[in-house]
Amino acid sequence: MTAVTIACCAPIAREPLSESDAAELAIMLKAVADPIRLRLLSMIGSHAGGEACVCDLTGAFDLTAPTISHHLKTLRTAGLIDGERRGTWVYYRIIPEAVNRLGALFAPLAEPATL
Amino acid sequence: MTAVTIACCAPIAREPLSESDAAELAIMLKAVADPIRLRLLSMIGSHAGGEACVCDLTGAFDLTAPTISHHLKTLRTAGLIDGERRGTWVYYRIIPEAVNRLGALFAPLAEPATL
DNA sequence: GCGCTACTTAGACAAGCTTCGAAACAAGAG
DNA sequence: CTCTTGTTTCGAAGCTTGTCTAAGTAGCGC
Repeated sequence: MTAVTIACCAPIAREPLSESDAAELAIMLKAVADPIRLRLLSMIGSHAGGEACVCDLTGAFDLTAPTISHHLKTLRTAGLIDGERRGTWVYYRIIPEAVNRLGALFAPLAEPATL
Repeated sequence: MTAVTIACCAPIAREPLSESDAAELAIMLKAVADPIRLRLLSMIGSHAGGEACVCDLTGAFDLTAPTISHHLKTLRTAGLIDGERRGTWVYYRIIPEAVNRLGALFAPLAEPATL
């Protein structure tokens, strides 16, 4: 992603998305379009050191460990988080570029001083 | 939403999302987590005047009118777009606050000098 | 009124997603 | 090696979603 965000509007409101871009972005959006995964992402991102081990995550939900693992895999497959094993535990961290890309899609929509 | 975005990180990476916030945001995200709806949103937002009539939208897809209408309703129900009938045609426009909210969730993620 | 066009709603079906339990797998401690 | 902790994979039940056809509503022109 070397695209520079110019000024006016969110990319989504500047020109029509191509079919392939839309498909690619939808995959990422689908990954975060779930309350559990949204909270998982938030917990990982806000955890001390920017990373969290699965054991920290599992306790916050009324879900079984395999289910949490499945959601984490969904986020990982979408390229939003990355996992690393250190000893017994697996630590996950956010991939900022991916999250930024989603933000950039919608974010710089209007309402600077000039509007 | 009177929350002021402070500085450091995206909201999602600053503190864990509450269960209710996550549920609410997931509804909006689900609405955009679809290639068709993403393109519809983009086409509406980038159309001249900031609004597009359904007749402009339908032709761009290999889908029947009811299906397009269904997707538009999903976006409208999620609070992302608003529709208005003028004569024979129905015009849709983006609701900037809603789109901005999604952007603010992810956008200001780190990578300033101090991190 | 009548027909025509633009759009929405209703109902039905296939496909996919979420969740679970059980079992298999990996890494470290004794 | 065996035990424990933690993670992943597999298979199945239940629910949600995307799409269609058919029918309904709203405005325009004859």
